[in-house]
Amino acid sequence: MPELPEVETIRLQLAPRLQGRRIRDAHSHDSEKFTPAKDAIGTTLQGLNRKGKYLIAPLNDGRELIVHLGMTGSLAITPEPPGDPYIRAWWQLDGNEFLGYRDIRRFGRIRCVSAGQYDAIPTLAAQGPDGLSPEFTPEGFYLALRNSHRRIPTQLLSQKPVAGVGNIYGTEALWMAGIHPAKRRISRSAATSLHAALVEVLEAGLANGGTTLRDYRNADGGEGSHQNALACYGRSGQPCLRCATPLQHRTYDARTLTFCPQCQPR
DNA sequence: CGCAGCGCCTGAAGGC
DNA sequence: TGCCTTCAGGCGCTGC
Repeated sequence: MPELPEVETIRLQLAPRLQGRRIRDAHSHDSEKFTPAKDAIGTTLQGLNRKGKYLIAPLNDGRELIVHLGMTGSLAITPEPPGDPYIRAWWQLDGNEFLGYRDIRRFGRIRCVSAGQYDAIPTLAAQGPDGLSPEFTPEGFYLALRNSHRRIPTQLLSQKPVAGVGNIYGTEALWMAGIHPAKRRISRSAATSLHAALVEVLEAGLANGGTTLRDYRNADGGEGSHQNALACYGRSGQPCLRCATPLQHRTYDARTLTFCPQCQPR
């Protein structure tokens, strides 16, 4: 599922190819999640930015085209109109190329809004600093975590203490920092460790081109390789790579969390 | 206002 | 073999 490293991989691939391109036409699935793709017809793409898991393309009329890939979304440029049954939207660009949005489970969404007006996208409006930005600091992270009494993984998934982290990279970072997923409050030093672990795992995921477990593909249709580097996520029952204790998994707040009962004490 | 709970979606995998 | 159930999970929405 596209988290920060996957979305950034796609952004890096698409940004130079979309810069300055005019959107001549667009089509979309009937769902209101995707029909706003057509609101961008006639505009020119002025770049491709990212905030957390959101891709944000500034348009030449003062608006922004915003794409969230959800669980199974992907983007690709093709020389023909994409015909895949899971294409939920596509844009015809000048030069007769097509930007296709494919999303099997339709958990993603597309919006076209005035630049910076994110009231219709509450998670984007309320999200914290991007995990790979200079604004993501240990002290700010610690203070943000102190604002809530929810479990630490749940706070991470809320995108408020940090933007761009999902269950895969969150699980990895908690393992790296030795923090049990049931914890609700952690010390300043533990928050500092978790901050460093998050930055490390997000950078590693990006360097590996993302994590492909099943559906994730980059803009060239290629797979990432970070699934081969996962130490904790998806390894329940297998030995901890630090202490050889079998990893366990439990459901917290409707999310499956894998952890090492030895390295991540309650 | 914070947050718990549910719904959205589909394909894979496991049970019978 | 084939049907049914369960699971995966980011995020929006509702209601307490």
